[in-house]
Amino acid sequence: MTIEITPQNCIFHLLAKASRAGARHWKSEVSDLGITAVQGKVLIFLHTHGEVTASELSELIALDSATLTGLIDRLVAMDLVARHTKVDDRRAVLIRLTDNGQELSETVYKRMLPANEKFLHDFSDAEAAMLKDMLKRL
Amino acid sequence: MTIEITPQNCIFHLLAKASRAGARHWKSEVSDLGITAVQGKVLIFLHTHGEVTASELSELIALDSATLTGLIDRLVAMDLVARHTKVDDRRAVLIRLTDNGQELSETVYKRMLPANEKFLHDFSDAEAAMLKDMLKRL
DNA sequence: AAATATTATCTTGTACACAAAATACTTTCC
DNA sequence: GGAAAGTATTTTGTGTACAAGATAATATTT
Repeated sequence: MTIEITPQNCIFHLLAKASRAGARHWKSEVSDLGITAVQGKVLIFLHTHGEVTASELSELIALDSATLTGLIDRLVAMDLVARHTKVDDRRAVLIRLTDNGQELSETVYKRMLPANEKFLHDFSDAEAAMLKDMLKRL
Repeated sequence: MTIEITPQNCIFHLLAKASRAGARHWKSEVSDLGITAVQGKVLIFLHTHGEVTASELSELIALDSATLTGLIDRLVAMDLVARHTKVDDRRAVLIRLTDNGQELSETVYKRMLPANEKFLHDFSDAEAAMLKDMLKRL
């Protein structure tokens, strides 16, 4: 009695679909601030971690450093973050919130928890915790 | 005793990260065939569903029709699928596997189950089923 | 049947996402 | 101390991903 596997039941497909649904939801929660979903995520990471290098940030949000370059470029253009050369290692780039970015990141940060709960409103606390744990194991 | 929410515990972040990990895994399973992860997914859907319209396919894989246009363009350029105008509705475009595409889609389809199992090898059958069910609910 | 609305797809423009190569700086090794 | 190896970031090129608007065909209304 093997389970027939359909494309709709494929884990890669289910993950991609759920992830896109999450991105759309989160985007709708921050788009009034003039930022994208990923930009909001970056602001939150900088809000909680303070100044980090590009590679540290790349590690944190699990994105290629090449992707980060463009992301940071746009945030710099919006005057939300600034780049600084690290003093003791001139290869590294420190990324820091500007005053504008600091202010905005607080707003975005405050919206994260409610947005999470809203997105997971069909799940019990135990279910939500289990889902998150499983996702972390992948 | 509220749970402190960190960006690392944010469902949107966890979904995005897991989804990208899945895409990388699946890509590594099909890249020797000269196709991308998403292209492989499209081939599988066409393999199991036969000829479908662009909007049906867009519904199936939950992608914007604008995204689909480029995807199909590339698959057409590779001679894996072909576009045909639907006879009874000349607005609609039927998408069909070519002979090459039919052959390749069988190979890709055969790899889906093993790839799923490999990606989920840390999960019991019950856990995997629960994860998939939860993802479908989002 | 002509005007209007609706639907299916494509186009355009912007933003991720990553591989591979280029650049610039540091460390290591001799 | 200088060549080689290694590391941090950016550049280049391709491929998703989606919003908004354009286009073309169909359906509806009058």
